[in-house]
Amino acid sequence: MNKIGVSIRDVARETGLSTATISRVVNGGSKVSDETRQRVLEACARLDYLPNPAARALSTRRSKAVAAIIPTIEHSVFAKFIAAVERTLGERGYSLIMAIAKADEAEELAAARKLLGMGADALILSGLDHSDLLLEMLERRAVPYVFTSAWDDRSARPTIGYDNALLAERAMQHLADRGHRRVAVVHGPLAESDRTRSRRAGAASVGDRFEHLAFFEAPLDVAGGKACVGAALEDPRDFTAYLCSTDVLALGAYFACAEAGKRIPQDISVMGFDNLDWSRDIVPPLTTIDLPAVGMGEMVAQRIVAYLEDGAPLQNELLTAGIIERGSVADLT
Amino acid sequence: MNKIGVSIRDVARETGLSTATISRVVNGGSKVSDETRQRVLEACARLDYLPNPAARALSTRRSKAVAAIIPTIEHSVFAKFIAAVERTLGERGYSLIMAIAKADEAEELAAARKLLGMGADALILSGLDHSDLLLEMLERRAVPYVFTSAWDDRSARPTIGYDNALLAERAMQHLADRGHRRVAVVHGPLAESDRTRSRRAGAASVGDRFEHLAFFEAPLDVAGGKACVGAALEDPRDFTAYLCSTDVLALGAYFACAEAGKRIPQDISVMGFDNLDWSRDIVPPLTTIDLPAVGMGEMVAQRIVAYLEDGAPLQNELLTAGIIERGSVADLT
DNA sequence: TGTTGAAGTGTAACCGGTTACACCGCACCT
DNA sequence: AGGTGCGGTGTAACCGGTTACACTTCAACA
Repeated sequence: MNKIGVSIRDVARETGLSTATISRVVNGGSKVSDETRQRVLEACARLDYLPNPAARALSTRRSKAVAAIIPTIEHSVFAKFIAAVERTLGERGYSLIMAIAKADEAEELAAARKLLGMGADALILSGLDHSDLLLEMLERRAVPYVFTSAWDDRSARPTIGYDNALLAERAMQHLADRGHRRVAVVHGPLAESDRTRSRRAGAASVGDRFEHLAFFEAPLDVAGGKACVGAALEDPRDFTAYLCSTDVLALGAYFACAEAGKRIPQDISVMGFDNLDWSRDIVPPLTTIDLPAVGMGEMVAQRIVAYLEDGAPLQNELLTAGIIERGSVADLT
Repeated sequence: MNKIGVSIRDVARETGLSTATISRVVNGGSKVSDETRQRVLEACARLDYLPNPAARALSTRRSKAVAAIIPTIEHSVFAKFIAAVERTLGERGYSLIMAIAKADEAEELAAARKLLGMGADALILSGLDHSDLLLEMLERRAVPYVFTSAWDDRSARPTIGYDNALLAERAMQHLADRGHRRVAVVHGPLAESDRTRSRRAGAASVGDRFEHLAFFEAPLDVAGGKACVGAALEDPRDFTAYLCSTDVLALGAYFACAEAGKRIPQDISVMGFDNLDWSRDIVPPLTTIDLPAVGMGEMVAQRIVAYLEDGAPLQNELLTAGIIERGSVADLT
């Protein structure tokens, strides 16, 4: 890797010191006289010495790399999350190794093996549902890990995220409070994500406040949301509001309404989930749930580093999220 | 890293063979009898042996990790690109280490040092403009690298991308051909990106076909595009079309038009650049340029692996992109 | 003066793979 | 019988750091 081949022994030779001393200086170690330290640092700079990470990892049994497996980075919530993780790790001298694995458990397991095989010190996983083989492997190898983007108070495994069910329930209450009695919930593929299932369950839990409560499953992209809502607009139940489990689906809903000539919120109310950048710029501005993607990324990275460096135990952390009221939900009361 | 401490010597002991033989089996090496191979593979599975990557990297001087420095992953072109890189590398047994660095050259240099200090075998950079210190360091260490998302036939450095200037020029010709004579170009911060500068230059090169050709610089997000176009709609030059150097800006333009009560394309034409997912779903569908983000990611990864494995030289590669005509540009002729 | 201890430095084993080279047995040839 | 070649395997050096431990010096103190 260090193609120019400047090794610690070269620095030692250059300064007339031993490799032990160079190592101590480079690692900010103790017990080196200021004068020696100066001499070493100068030599390092002169030779452009960069310690060989493999050698270091081999003897310390630490790679200073953290791995994350996420379902996609093409939705900006995930992108924001992963960007925050990367930045926070970077500030602390760690790197991020990333793998993208769809919800398929086998694929996730393979990704985890690959990342561990790259030397990752810890693993960040999305959601709560993972193959037993994976979890068992992590325990056996004593690899620290956290689940993210979700929350479960019964979980014995370290989880940092938000309560999807509760938030979906709150969103439904928000609609009910404003007089909506016929509501459709549009969500992504249930089979692919425990977070989607939580959101749906949370929404269903307050079903008794509604005359009609329908659930529609759509591909998790703008086209999916558009097609789904476009069809639902014809539904005889005549929904007054659409709760989209993702802002991306809500964007599709806007487009469906535009094509059908329905005005938001006068004719149809739409509510999102994520608070993506454009949600306050769209016309009308989207009422949505402000998921703490960035804060979650920072916290995940920070906690993992704290564990790795100081052994601070990884614990469950519940992040809160609020409804951002904007103009896309009509008050029918 | 391998916390359970199953090393190659354990497998050797278990099978009664030497570490050399184990290594040969694990690396699909030659010269091992089928019977021995079976025995070793079984033992590996039984012990759940995972080779220590640091040790392997130390002796082979290869980490099988490729690093990428990108300005953001929060725009889906980059996200798509990086996802394609990750997938393609993964298929070939390589991992992706990622750093996000804004256009700041110092930040990019620091990121590169960090990634190389993590043992990256190669480096993927965005755009053509990079600090001399960085390039010098790469040459000195003989680190293979490629520039992406741009193209320059005069460049002696391996570049895989598309010709931003030419594409912008084509877009302008497209507008001119449809009778637009008063056009505004909305682009991101010039200081931050050579690609933005290329696009602007390309658009400017056909300025003589227009009565008015104005350039506006906006923050590279939906809010930026919306504010910028919102203001430009008041401009006395009365532009008939807006060329946005990014679909994200075009989305902002749509919202600005919606607020101002201007219809697209009847009152105002809008053209984008990227072909993001939603651009065919938006109402009206967006005429844009189909940037080959995924193809570029695949090619970059593939070429880098080919270089690393077989020494196939990294060369310039020009990718083509076409205009996708949809409904957002009026024909005034 | 001898003892103690702290500061500063060096020696060398070790981390866990890879691989050049040596070696063995055996079939095949002359 | 002796030589040649090859398939299959083992030995051990090596990759480039880290760090326990040993050692030297010198100041402080009894």
